[in-house]
Amino acid sequence: MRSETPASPGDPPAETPSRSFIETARRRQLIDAAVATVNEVGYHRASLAEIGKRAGIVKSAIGYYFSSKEALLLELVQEAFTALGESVLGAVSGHEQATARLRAYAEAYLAHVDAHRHAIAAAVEIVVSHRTADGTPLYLVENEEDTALLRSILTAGMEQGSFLRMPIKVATGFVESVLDHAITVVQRDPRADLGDLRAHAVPFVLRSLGAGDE
Amino acid sequence: MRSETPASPGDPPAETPSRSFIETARRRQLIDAAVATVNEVGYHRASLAEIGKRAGIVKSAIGYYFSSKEALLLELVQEAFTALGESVLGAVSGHEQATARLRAYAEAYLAHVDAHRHAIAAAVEIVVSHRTADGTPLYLVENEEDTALLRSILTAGMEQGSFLRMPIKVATGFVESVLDHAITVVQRDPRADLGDLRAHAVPFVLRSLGAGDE
DNA sequence: GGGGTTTCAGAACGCACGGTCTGATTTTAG
DNA sequence: CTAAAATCAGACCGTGCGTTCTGAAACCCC
Repeated sequence: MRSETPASPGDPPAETPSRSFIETARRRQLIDAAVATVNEVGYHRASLAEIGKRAGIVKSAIGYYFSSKEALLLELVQEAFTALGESVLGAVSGHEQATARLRAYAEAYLAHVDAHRHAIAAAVEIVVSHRTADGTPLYLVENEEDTALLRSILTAGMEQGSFLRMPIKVATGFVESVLDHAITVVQRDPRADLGDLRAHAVPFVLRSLGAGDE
Repeated sequence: MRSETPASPGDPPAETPSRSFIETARRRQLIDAAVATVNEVGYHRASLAEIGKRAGIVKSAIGYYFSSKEALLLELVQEAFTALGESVLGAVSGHEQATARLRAYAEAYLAHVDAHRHAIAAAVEIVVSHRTADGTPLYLVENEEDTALLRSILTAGMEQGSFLRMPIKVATGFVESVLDHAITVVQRDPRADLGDLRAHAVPFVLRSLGAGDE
């Protein structure tokens, strides 16, 4: 029984040819099933049995690939947010000017949410609902670092006069709130059209920061 | 054993003099205890036993005043949002011009969240986490009507040229997102200072809507 | 002060869930 | 082909919860 910790740096695939294959396939399958389950019945009804049903696996077999339900859900969350972060980072890195970087950030963020709405919605549902053993919610623990990029963009923009000066924490929170609204929309209706929202979000936040509209 | 459905239209108070008193006191006590419990341990750890402990009541006695746990939590939610709605409505009704009305709306909203942060945070936690028997979350069901006032302000402002034209749904969602950010802040830290946020929120949304800053 | 009602506390029940155990079946390797 | 390992499925167990049951105080009106 092996689980977790997919691979150490030097990992000869020779001695684990197909088992490693089936294991990664099962993990992928289970994470996808968990996404579907959480989106359909919500976090606190997403039991292992329900997740397994959608993956065509009995719940006891899940323990073979994930050490616990929490490990499965947390991997789902990490995967979804990592992908979002990479999308945004890639889009931003092509620009120098603060306004352009913010525009790229927002557009990439919304595009990613639009394209990966199921994974994002499930991850947010989990982050909001899940509690560790001592009762602390996830969205309270993880908050630094995630906003680092946005914070640096806004700080730079304020220093070079592109944006109005205001407390960085406030500005970051406001911009994030507007962008996160897209997530709320797809949570409410998984088939919602984000076209209008995506078209107006960037001008909206640029105006709010005191930058030129276009 | 009576619970729920406070009163039919013609309900002589003569035959329920002191029992009604103790009953309302207990209900108040239990709702307050539920707020504290949800804020301290989160929704899904807020058991009836835990709520009762904070109210000095055994869980079995709770059923005497609330027909179910769900009824208790839903009354908490309704009470908190009704109070918020009344605060905002009272503040807005004193103004005619759209910009002034929006400013009053936002300031009253944030002031109420600041002053009643515990009740608001608990209500939001419940709305986000609670699922009915068929699995539908609360924040999906209740969405009309709550935004009616804000929508009417924004619509009027756009028609009379105070705000830039954009889809009303998008504009409402954005403004709400910025205001709701205050709730997220107090959820993360119940003792957070909302001063900076309150000071910048109104100019922020007014700029974003294309209205003059001051 | 006694009968009925209201109020409450503790015990007990039923249920759902996560996790584990026990075999059976399949896959892999020599 | 066969033995060992991997994989899987159903049954089982412990826990925590909401709810209900049982009975005992407290209170009220006469």
